[in-house]
Amino acid sequence: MHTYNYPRPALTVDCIVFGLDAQQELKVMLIQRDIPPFQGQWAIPGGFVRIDETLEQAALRELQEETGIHDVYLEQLYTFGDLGRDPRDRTVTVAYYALINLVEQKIQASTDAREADWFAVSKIPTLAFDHNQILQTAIARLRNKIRYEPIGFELLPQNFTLSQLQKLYETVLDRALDKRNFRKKILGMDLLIDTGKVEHNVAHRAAKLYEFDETKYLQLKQNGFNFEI
Amino acid sequence: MHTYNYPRPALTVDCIVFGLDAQQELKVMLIQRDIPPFQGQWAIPGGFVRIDETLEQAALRELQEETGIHDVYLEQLYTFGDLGRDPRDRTVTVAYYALINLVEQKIQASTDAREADWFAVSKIPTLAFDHNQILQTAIARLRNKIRYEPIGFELLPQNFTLSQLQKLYETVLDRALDKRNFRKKILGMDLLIDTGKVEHNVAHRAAKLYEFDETKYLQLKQNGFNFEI
DNA sequence: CCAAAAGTGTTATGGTTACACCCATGA
DNA sequence: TCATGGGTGTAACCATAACACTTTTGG
Repeated sequence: MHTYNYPRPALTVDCIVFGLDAQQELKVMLIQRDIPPFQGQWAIPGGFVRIDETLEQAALRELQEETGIHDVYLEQLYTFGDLGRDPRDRTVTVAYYALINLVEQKIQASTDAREADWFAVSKIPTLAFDHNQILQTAIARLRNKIRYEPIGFELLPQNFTLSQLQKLYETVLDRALDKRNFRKKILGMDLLIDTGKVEHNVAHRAAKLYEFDETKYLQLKQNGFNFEI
Repeated sequence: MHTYNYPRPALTVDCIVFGLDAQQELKVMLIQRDIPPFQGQWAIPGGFVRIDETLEQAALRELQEETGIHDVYLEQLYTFGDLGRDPRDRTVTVAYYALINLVEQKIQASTDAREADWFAVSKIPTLAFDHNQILQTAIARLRNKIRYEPIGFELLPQNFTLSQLQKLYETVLDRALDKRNFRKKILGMDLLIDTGKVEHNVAHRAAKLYEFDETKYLQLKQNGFNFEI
């Protein structure tokens, strides 16, 4: 075992990108493959890990190259290594997921001569490789994690209303939440900064705009505080 | 990108094995390296992934070869791929963790001419590679997961007393639990089968022996039940 | 003035916490 | 008979859940 001359599996990263559109619908970015295998089918963006970059660097690079996305929340999801998942070769992929807000990030929907588009998570087509399985794993993780880590804010613009936040939770958790209880709970954590600003040009009472206080959250977390919806 | 002739990182699996000893102390199995690098230092068991086996198969095979352990609870932990983690070569490792019960599993403490031994999680030496980091990640995962999934039972023999179970939770969570409240909660879930048997040869009132009802748990789980301590 | 969403408190309920004594067994 | 851990119930407290009307704004 001192030397290692056995054939090595290929190693890739794939990155599920979640975003919220203007209607507060949860979407995933997919790209259309322009080469075999699975030519013409939709797939999660990703690519091979280079010998001189970490896994996270590889995921960020692929994201930048294929979609123009940068500065995102990124977290490792799971590593998929079943034998038949890539018909060309034995390929192991380390999957990540990213959360972005579609309002502030300008997405180059189509870079690199590839077609890229956003799909509602409820309307995902059949994807290349085992990407449907990877996506389902990512959705399950997001649903679970958003309940006890304040990652939902990554999907919203820096300033947001309480209704936007509640709608986001309702979308991801797929159930209705009581407005008064939701506000009581989230404001009770004392982690939202009232910016003093309000919405504009809405045909109803203008909502206050809040900002998530990440610094305070990190402090509280160290003292054993648990964020939980 | 159709062909892929770039150099590939080496791919390994490492497997943290947790066990409870007779004194209900949480231990980890480590092996002593007999070859460089890190010769003589302790390390987590693991090895290279073969081209024709899945990641999980590789983890189970290494476990069997290096420690004789089989039939265990095994779960993927995280994939570590930093650049300097293996001085020989660029190596990415998919880490798993296993839970076994030391009473029923006969461990070949030393197979394959290697030294293997159990270490209390509070007394881990400096390990080879980035294995201290991997182990800390595993401990954090175990601590977290044991609270909302009934994985603790994997560390106990099939028949166990409520005190054993409570001690296990106290060990892993590193805090004292109230005896009456613990029993109320765990028995209230109605997931423990009273075997009708009791301890023997103890110098105090003999405790009842229980068994975890996994079938029932899986049913309840499908209906939205959440195990939680 | 109408439509639409923002904003706001109280009560009932259920789960969690705190707490102390008697019981069975082997030595 | 003593030492050791097994086994048991109740009351206070706190968090969650249910629920409806007034306010503000643009059209």
